[in-house]
Amino acid sequence: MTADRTGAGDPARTLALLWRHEVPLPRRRGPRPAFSVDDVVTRAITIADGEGLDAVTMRRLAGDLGVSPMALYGYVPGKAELLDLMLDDRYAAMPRPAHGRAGWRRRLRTVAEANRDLYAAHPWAALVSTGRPPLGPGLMAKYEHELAAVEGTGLDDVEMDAAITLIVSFTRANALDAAAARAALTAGRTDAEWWEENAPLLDQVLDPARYPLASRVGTAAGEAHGAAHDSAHAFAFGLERILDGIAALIDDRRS
Amino acid sequence: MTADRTGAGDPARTLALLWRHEVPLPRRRGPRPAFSVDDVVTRAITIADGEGLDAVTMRRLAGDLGVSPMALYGYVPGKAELLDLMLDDRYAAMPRPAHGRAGWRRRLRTVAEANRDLYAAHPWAALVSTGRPPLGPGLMAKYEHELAAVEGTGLDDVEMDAAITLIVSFTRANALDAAAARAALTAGRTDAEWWEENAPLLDQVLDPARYPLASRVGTAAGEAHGAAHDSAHAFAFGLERILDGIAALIDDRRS
DNA sequence: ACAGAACTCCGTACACTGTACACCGTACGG
DNA sequence: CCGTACGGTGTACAGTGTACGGAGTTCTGT
Repeated sequence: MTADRTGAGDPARTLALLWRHEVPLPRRRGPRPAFSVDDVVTRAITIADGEGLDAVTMRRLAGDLGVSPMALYGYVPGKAELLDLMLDDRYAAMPRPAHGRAGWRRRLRTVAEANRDLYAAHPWAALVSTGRPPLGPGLMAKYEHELAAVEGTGLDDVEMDAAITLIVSFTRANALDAAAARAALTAGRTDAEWWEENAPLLDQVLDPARYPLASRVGTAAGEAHGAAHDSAHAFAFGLERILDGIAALIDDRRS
Repeated sequence: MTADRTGAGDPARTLALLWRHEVPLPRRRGPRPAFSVDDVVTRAITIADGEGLDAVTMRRLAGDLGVSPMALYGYVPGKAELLDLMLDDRYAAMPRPAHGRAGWRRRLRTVAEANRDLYAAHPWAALVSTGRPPLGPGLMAKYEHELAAVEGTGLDDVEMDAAITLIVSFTRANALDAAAARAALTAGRTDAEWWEENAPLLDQVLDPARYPLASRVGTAAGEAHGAAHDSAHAFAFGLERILDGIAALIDDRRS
């Protein structure tokens, strides 16, 4: 479910669509459209927020808008482009508080948490593929704001980009894991039920003599988190390590 | 395209399937099966390796095996389980060289590179969803071997698990980015063509006065890598930062 | 004012997907 | 030797994204 390909139609059309607020399309002939591209996008987001990305189908979306499925193709070149528009819309809506006098570490933590919150509010956002990301106003504003967090740290431009990419990519990966785990829970039994149900075979097969470390560490981690995987803990742990790693780089550049 | 849900059928059946080599199924009546579960799995892997995960459909796989689509359901409960089996098979085949006397940093780097190589050889592996991962012999052996890389560093069990999870999750995220970027390239024009084609609108809209940092850093990074995103560089950079971050933690535990 | 072009929207249809169901023939256990 | 469990098949269904042709509406050029 990770995703969908983008770039079906004319890429210029997609770009124009992304920047539709800054560069409005010229007046057109024919009947007035029943609604706007924004209506389509926000409706799709509402569906995705409430029922997951799988619920966003062209038929369903058209139905919600009171229109036939094919009518959507007058607003949007295809589904992939719609997903890009949805994502850029949410990027645009992210908070971008002034960094003020906070140090780079606090700034970067804030950036990571803003991304985490985005995925918490819109889990589908982590699932939208971003090879050749949607170069819209939302992404630009987000990138600009995030770069400001490491401006003036002594990192060069390439390192600044790499650092931000690392933080953002880590956060998305964490959100993907969390979404997958949640989906597995919803679909099947609860975590505890699952382990109990499969205990007979697992006991037979997960021989502690054969997998000593995995047994010891796995049970320790499971007991500490109350579940096999705790993505909130993984986020906190990973972010702290990454920040420490960036700190080492910054110290190196300054010495 | 990230993924597919798992756990359609009886979870015990899936587990038994994963461990089919250690706990063989009892002899059965009726006609001899035309092939084995392994045949199905390796055939599916061949298709995925050569033509991508999308090419792995039940009909296509059945065709390659010379059998009707529904026949597969005698070997495997459903497609989601098939994907789990494919993934665990590749996990099982990963190299697990003895860590020897190498320090933890070299060990962890080796672990990360082994994961990177897995995804390089089988890009589809990054796309298979792993919420509630396939608890098969491949994953267990992989986890056991990877934990050994941080054994004896002074980290406690929970930290060991978190450190390995961070490395593995980072590497998978990097592979996902790389796969998405590659798909975008294959599907559309090349990167340079794309930028040229969209230059008119981009020039109009990517105002350096409005996005000063993004413009400066973005072009610097683009020129340094020869492309908008270079996942090999992102891997090297991210891994180094994460290792430095783990080093800080280990130093802290030892003092 | 009017012809034609440009546009929105609809119904139908196609090629796919995973898989449920009923059925047929085979080969083993009693 | 027979009943039965099992492997494999064909058909069918509910979905998906979207291509195509047509009908109706509104603006533009004359």
